[in-house]
Amino acid sequence: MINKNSPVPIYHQLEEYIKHQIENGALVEESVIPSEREYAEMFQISRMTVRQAINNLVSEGYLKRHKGRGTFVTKKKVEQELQGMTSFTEDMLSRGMNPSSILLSFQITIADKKTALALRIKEEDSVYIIKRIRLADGAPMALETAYIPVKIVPGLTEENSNLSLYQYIEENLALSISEATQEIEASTADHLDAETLEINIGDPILLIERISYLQEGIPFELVKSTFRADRYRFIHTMKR
Amino acid sequence: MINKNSPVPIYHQLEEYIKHQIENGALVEESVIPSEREYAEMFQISRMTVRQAINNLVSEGYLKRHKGRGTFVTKKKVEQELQGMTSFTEDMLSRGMNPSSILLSFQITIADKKTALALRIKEEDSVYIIKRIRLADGAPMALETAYIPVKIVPGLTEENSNLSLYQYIEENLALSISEATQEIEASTADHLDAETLEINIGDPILLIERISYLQEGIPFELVKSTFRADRYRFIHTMKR
DNA sequence: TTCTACAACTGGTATAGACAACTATTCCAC
DNA sequence: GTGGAATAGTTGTCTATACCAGTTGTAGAA
Repeated sequence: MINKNSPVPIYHQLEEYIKHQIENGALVEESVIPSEREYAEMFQISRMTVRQAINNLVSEGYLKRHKGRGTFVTKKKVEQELQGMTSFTEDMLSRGMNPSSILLSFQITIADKKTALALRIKEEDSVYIIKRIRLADGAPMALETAYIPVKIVPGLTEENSNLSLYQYIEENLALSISEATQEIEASTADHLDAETLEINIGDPILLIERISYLQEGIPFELVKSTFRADRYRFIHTMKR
Repeated sequence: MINKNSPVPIYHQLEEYIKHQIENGALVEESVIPSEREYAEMFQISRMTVRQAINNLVSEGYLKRHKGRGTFVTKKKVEQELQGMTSFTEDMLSRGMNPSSILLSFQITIADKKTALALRIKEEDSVYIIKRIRLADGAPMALETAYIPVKIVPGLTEENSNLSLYQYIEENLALSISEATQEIEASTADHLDAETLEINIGDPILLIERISYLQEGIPFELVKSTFRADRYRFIHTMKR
């Protein structure tokens, strides 16, 4: 399980090992994991190295320490779902609704000035522009336009664009998403909004503009959405 | 500077010491701090202990490590302002606007069913109900109604309610605020909204409902706000 | 039977030292 | 000048050890 000659640090190998154990169910939620001294003995490594691995998992929220009692597997990942709520699909699922979407257009074009600025790319760089109607339980919920730099997410096609972009990025490109900013404003429906969302002109709508960033602070997606105000309210928790 | 006989752990003393150095300007933004070995020598402590202090400061965002180069002071603390953005005053200040408010009414009444539920109090418990017009640079920005349980924040009067409620709670009651949830939706102005916000009936407005919680998870404030959509957009950052 | 003291566990703090990996600079050979 | 090696500095990883401080179960005393 642990390879001391690997260039991958031992503490990191142990982190992955424990994570897998949690995901496999070998380590059960809310229950104690082996003590630091046991891990040290088990893999013939120093206790301090074990502590380094466990420290990282604690700060990632997988484990929780209790002096004198032991280290325990954290119970829920509800928090992490909140973070994942940046995607329409996950948002709807967490509300108990069934999400789907209709692809309106998929194109690759040169970024306009404003988009280039938001995505921190050059104006001559190309971007995917993906337009969709987002449905919840079969009823139109939002009109969405996504702008993604081709340079950062190559190989996106009309087919795979329908899957989870976030999953694609994390699994296929080995990048990970760290942060997103959102700007939310109210407006009223124009002719196009009214038609696609099946509401009347002048009805209230919620405009949400989201920019998502990779761990290095690089923007990889700009999404502009128009939500039906009668069906959608934005919910949000702030900590600290 | 470091007291080895103190019950306070050395690494924590060092953390505080370095934090103060940063706040005092003794350690300048973007520049290197003394190396781990220098700190160890300086205070006659082990390098691992220094590393523990620095690790904590790194994860708190004060410092940033660079292998082979040194450890550097992080440049901005803009993030921390985001957390304080739960109050209208701080929100406006952070946007570079000058906030003020007009008190419309201040009363103490029995909570209605819905409010009692949100604040997790009994229906017969009394609450302050404070209505205000919120102005930015002298122009109406929002209509706000706050509901606060008397039991939790006793001694609130028409006079001191105009000061920062958050500051009052943290300083006078020695409680601290840990979390807030917000629900945001779009609507259109009715007669009352139009009059107080100086807009037309049917104009888009942003409805924000916020519940703030103390560290123990006890709700202490419910605020319902109606914002002019032409002047206000809600901005928000999600991490991880 | 009930209580107390202790023993045996847990994680928390701290030390001293070793070597690896990375960065910047200096100096030398070409 | 350019390229490369040597060097000295940095953080990163890892070990082995020690003692402190909470928690829990239990053996023994009352």
